[in-house]
Amino acid sequence: MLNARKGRILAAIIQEYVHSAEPVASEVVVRRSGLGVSSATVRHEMAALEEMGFLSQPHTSAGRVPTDRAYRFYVDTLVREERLTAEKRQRLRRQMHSLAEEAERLIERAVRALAEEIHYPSVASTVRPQERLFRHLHFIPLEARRVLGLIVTDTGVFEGQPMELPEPVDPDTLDRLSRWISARLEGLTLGEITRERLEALVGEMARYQRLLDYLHRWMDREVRRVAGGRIVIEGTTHLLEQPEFRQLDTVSPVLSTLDREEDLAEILRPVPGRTVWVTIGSEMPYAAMRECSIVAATYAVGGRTMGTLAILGPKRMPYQRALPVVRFLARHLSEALTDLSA
Amino acid sequence: MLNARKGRILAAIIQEYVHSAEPVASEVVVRRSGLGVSSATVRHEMAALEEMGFLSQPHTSAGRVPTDRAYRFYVDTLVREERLTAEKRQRLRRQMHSLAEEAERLIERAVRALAEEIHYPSVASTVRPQERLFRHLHFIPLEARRVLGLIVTDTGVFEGQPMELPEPVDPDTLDRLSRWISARLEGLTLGEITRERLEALVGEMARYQRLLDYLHRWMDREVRRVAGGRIVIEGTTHLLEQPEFRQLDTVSPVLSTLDREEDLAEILRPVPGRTVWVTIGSEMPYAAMRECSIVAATYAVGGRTMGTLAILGPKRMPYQRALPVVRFLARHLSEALTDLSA
DNA sequence: GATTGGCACTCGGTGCGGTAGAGTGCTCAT
DNA sequence: ATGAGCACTCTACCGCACCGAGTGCCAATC
Repeated sequence: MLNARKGRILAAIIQEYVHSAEPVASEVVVRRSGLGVSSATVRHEMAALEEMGFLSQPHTSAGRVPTDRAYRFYVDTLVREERLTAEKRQRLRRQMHSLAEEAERLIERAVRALAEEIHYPSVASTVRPQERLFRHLHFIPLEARRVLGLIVTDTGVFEGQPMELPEPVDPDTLDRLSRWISARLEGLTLGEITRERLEALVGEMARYQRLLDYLHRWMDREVRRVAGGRIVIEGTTHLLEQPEFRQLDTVSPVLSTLDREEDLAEILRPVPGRTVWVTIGSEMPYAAMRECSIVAATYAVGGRTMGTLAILGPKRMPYQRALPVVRFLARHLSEALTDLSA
Repeated sequence: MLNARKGRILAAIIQEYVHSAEPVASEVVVRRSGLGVSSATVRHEMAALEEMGFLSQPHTSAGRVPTDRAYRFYVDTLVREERLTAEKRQRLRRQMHSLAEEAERLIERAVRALAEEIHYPSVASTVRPQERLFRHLHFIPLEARRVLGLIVTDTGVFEGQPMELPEPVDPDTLDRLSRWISARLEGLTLGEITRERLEALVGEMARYQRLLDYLHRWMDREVRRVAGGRIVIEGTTHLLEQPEFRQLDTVSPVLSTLDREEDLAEILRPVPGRTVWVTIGSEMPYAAMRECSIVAATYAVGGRTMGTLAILGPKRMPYQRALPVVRFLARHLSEALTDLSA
């Protein structure tokens, strides 16, 4: 598609632009690319690249800026991902584990580590409740007639709202009841625990109707609440450090999108068949994000995809740095979560 | 301190400035205040008010802008809080309760309702872990040798990290153990459950050393983790709608502060002896916030202050609207939380 | 003595032309 | 095909004049 020299020139322009955020001049390419040719020659090539849709000029007599297509091409075929040094791996790992912690907090840690490493906003969508695996149900007596429900899943605990019972139920009965229910639901995903299935249980145990009703309503609510699961986000303000986001008209829509969890969940939706991917500018589902790119990776527990970890930045992202870090942290997160749930 | 006319003029200037965000001219005051005097007279008064430190001019021949001192005076003596209409109360109440929910979520709701009502960023600091009351401890068997710890407090549940036991412990023993411990710790705040107290328990029950160690480390961690408790924040981007935050140099430090939980916790720290208060510009503990004000209120459960609910905006805030809404939501939140924990 | 109309003065915002500099495209020689 | 040279284009920047908003002050009036 592109001969070797055009490729090198394009890569040089992208790399230069990534760190200068200014249109790149032919002269600069000569200096940076190390091709032994003059700027005039580079200008020829650049004109050709523009013709092909890889570069554009903000105005005649300005340098060139890469198009979305150029980034796409760069990411797909030109990038040479930096190798993470052993020390860096070590540091990232330490940052994630500075305390041994349960699922939610591990994810928060991963996001924070990512944001601090690359200095862009970082996000993770956590497990969608529907996909979590039911492990146990517990009814915890608070007082004689007040009970708190807890659902333990493979990746954490759902806590219900305390419930007021019409009459006292003794702790042992509660205990037997929760074991009984747990045995029948274990191994299902929360999404599979439907109204029908719960109603079937009620049939078998009409006596404890009240408790089952409670469980019922509570699960309906939890499971449906946020279609995309929870969102963790860190380092939003790094965006403001970037020159293209120095005018408010540009940042403002992006920040608003980051504020809206549903939209973020959509943006982070995994691309089927990939564990690491890049979404560039116009490929974003929202117009508000068309000045941005994300580098994203799914994380999984025991082979089941549980969510997405991603970094968000301007289209001129340091892809070759971001890719390996995101990949590493997502993989490491998967391992840590799998250990937890083992 | 100020005669009646000066007061009316000052109030008019503040109100006008709150919604125009532009220096206020004498002519405008005449039109707005309804005092039957000419602009020249008002100019005299304005000069006097400037002399007294209540007004300032961005430059000679510009209108006047209120100083921090003016806002302070306005808030302390001049504001007439708007009365909330019955419908508005009803709406706020509904927004908070659109689902019956447990503590954490009630707080989130309150913050969201506030942000949507006033259109400024809203925050709440939730309960500091130290101040929560220990209710019960539960050990939940996951598998034969894996146990999950839960601490039920007056306002929610703390979930530990699953623990690996050296040898299987049967559920009944776990159960007795947790009841035994619970009985000894009930009624203490988490902050009062010190290393010493736990070590005393270990002494009594050397056999289950391992479980107690776990509890021990876990509580140390939880209780110390975030000095200021959790922070909930909503609607940050409303800030960008305000003219004074249209230049990035002004917003950027504010947004960064909002990103840092510790700083926010500091800003929201209750003022002793007050349930509702206003912090204006230079009164803020951080220089980064000196273009902002907050209107804040504490919420409480059963008389114990549990956290702060607040709205954050430019110094020219619609205080007379914000005050009653914040007060109402905080009070209502207190009631809802008290109901929950009753 | 307080109030007011009138007026000169100040100062920021806007629009305009002129200039400097960066970077290109093109041409012609190699 | 490459490269040196040059004319051309466009932006960013500067200084300038002008306009209008709003004040401060003063002299006249109630």
